[in-house]
Amino acid sequence: MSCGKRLAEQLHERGYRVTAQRTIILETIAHMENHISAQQVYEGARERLPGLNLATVYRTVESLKGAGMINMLSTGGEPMRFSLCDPEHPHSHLVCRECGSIFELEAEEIEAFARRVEETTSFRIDSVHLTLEGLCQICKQKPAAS
Amino acid sequence: MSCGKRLAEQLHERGYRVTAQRTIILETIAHMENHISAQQVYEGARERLPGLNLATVYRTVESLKGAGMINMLSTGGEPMRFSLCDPEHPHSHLVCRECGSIFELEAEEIEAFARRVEETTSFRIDSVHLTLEGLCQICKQKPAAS
DNA sequence: TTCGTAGTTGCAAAGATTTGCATAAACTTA
DNA sequence: TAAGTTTATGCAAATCTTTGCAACTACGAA
Repeated sequence: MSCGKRLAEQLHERGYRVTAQRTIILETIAHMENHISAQQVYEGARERLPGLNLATVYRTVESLKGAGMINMLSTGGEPMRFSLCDPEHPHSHLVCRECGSIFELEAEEIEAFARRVEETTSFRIDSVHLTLEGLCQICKQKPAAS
Repeated sequence: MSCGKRLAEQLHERGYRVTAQRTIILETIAHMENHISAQQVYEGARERLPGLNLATVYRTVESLKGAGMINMLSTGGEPMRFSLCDPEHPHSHLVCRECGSIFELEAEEIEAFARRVEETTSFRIDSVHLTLEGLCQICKQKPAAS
């Protein structure tokens, strides 16, 4: 089955309507190596769906996040960026505030943490948004910039 | 020593310049019970400093975050909100996506997690931004809305 | 296959946040 | 305390994101 079709099926299973816009936006995000901004999604997806509107991109990524199909990443100051969730390989982000590089972090321990929080608070946790900021191995060896 | 003076001193110790804007913005955030939006900070602080500009509020909270003096909280869709860091009592947030209520979460375990990440990745972690979303005890008992 | 309902989209406008630049203020040093 | 350097501020404009509303479309039921 094609990548787009499988994604559309997942969307449907989770109770979301499958539209051309959603399918194409999802494929656009899926085919990107790195995290991609709303503007980039818009430009990429519009090549295949010229009438697409930027507001639709924003509403769609919000839905896709609700469906647990994409990750959102916000690094200080810069616009939000998105990437496809890989259910086999959940992760959180490690952002270097000096050089901006992004590392991914396995989330098993965060999952375990979330389950523990559920027990102590009676919350039902749906999504864990974790971003760690700091200095990467290279930048932390340089003298402080300021 | 007054609250504002103590905060200004902390700011100075961390290498940031102490200006009237920063002091008043910091006090405005400190005197709020709950998390407060940029607009609210602006309105509150402007009563004491009429010439204050909204852009300054945004730049200031960015600096204050860099200084580790405030927490930022983003709940899906809504504008960013801020609160004073309490070093005796670090915390992360638990947001109910149904009723919007916010709970605070002790962060000892997150701290421990961050230290472990430092060991495995050679990163130096400065800030941990964690927001957990889900359903609170009350909302999870209601039937699904959609 | 057709119909009805509820969820989606496009558009335009509003709201939130960031940025460039000239001016002003804070802090260091003498 | 005055001068010089560096950083912060205000303003206006740009950018990013959300929202209201009318038209449209997906999809379950008939």
